[in-house]
Amino acid sequence: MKDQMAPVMSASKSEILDAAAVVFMDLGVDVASIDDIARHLGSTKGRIYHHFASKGVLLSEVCLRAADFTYRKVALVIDPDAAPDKNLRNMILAHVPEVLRTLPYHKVIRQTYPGINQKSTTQVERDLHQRIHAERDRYEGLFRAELRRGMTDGIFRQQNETIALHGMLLLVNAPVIWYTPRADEPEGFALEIARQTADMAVRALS
Amino acid sequence: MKDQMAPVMSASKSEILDAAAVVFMDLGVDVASIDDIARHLGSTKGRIYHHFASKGVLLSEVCLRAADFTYRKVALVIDPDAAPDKNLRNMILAHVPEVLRTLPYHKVIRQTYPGINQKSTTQVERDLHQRIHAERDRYEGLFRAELRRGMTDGIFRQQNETIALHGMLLLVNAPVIWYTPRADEPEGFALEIARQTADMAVRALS
DNA sequence: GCAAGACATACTACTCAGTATGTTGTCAAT
DNA sequence: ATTGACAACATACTGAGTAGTATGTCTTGC
Repeated sequence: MKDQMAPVMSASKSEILDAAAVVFMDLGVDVASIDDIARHLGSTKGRIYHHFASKGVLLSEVCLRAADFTYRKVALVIDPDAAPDKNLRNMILAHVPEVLRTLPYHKVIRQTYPGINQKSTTQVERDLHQRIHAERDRYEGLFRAELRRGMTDGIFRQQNETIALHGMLLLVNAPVIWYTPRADEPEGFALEIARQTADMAVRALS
Repeated sequence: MKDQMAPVMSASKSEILDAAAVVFMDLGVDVASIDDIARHLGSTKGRIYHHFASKGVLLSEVCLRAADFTYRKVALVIDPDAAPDKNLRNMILAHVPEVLRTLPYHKVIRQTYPGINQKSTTQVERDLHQRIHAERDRYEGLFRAELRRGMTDGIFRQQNETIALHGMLLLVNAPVIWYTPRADEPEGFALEIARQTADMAVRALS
């Protein structure tokens, strides 16, 4: 992934992506304008267009960055020798806190999951959409693999894989919908969300 | 609900709502234009504006109709004397086929669940947004009530209600994301989706 | 014959993505 | 010390798309 992008992302580009994620989260990816994002940054859209060829490219880069956040965390905790339910639980315990930590990005992912809607696209954008799709398949593949192993081992019940996988993934990503960080939030609430979500996911499959 | 709306919706208005749901599903609620919907109908936007004061009103009416579809089906199957897990299962068995039958509407619901994004709104639109929110709370309340009864009765495990409820609801609505009707789809697939989803949901809570 | 509803057509004003041009600061070469 | 190139912005501009409105036409019902 890193070898496919510029070796080091500039601080300005990173700042723009963060601002874009927040504004896309607040206004919606289609309603938010480049000017809205520039205002959030306290700059003008000339700055944004210097780093990103189009709004569609900017949105795609936000999505790719979001995918990278969770992939990096989850891939690290998978142990091929561990039982599928244990792996799955650990994956979710890694996934959920990272999602909560980078919530704007994942709210953008949620909006664009069915696809990025544009009435016309450039080849660059189409290529980026394919990369996003590939990243998503790769990430979902981590969960699918554990689900399959679990069904083969008898740890998870035998059932339709598509229904089971997507049901479980939507459950796991539910906090993207309802969670909003609060100043008065109890200590360890993020961990409680992760634990309970992992617990529910494993039970749903068992 | 019905007493709050015109007693009988005209056939033309109903046709417009159906077309709007499909076009909103395909293009996204913000990318789709009133002209897009008119084209889908084989008419012009004059027709649409005759029945709906604005695009925002049209979108809101699509959402309200969607909410009505599932509420009507699910409210009918709730038995106050039944065990919470049985009720929940029956609710999901009623909910899922209706969602699949009216899929465009629910894809629109999914897009607008965090809120309908408009840079400016009329009072009529704000009032409609409040109705939508109230309808959603009322519907979710049906599920919340069974979850609470189940946790009180010990049928469902004691856990954070918000995490449990939203996780379960997202799992139940997962088919909105991945399901697409296919001509070669096996007989009874919709029922299989409903059964497996109900099963997973009850297990997730137990 | 007239009123009203249900459309179609023509028009307006605004927003927006993207582009062209200008400015400034930094850095390297001389 | 100077100069030129270039990156990183800001500003001004353009063209297209869009929501919504005004007006016209046709049909229907009384």
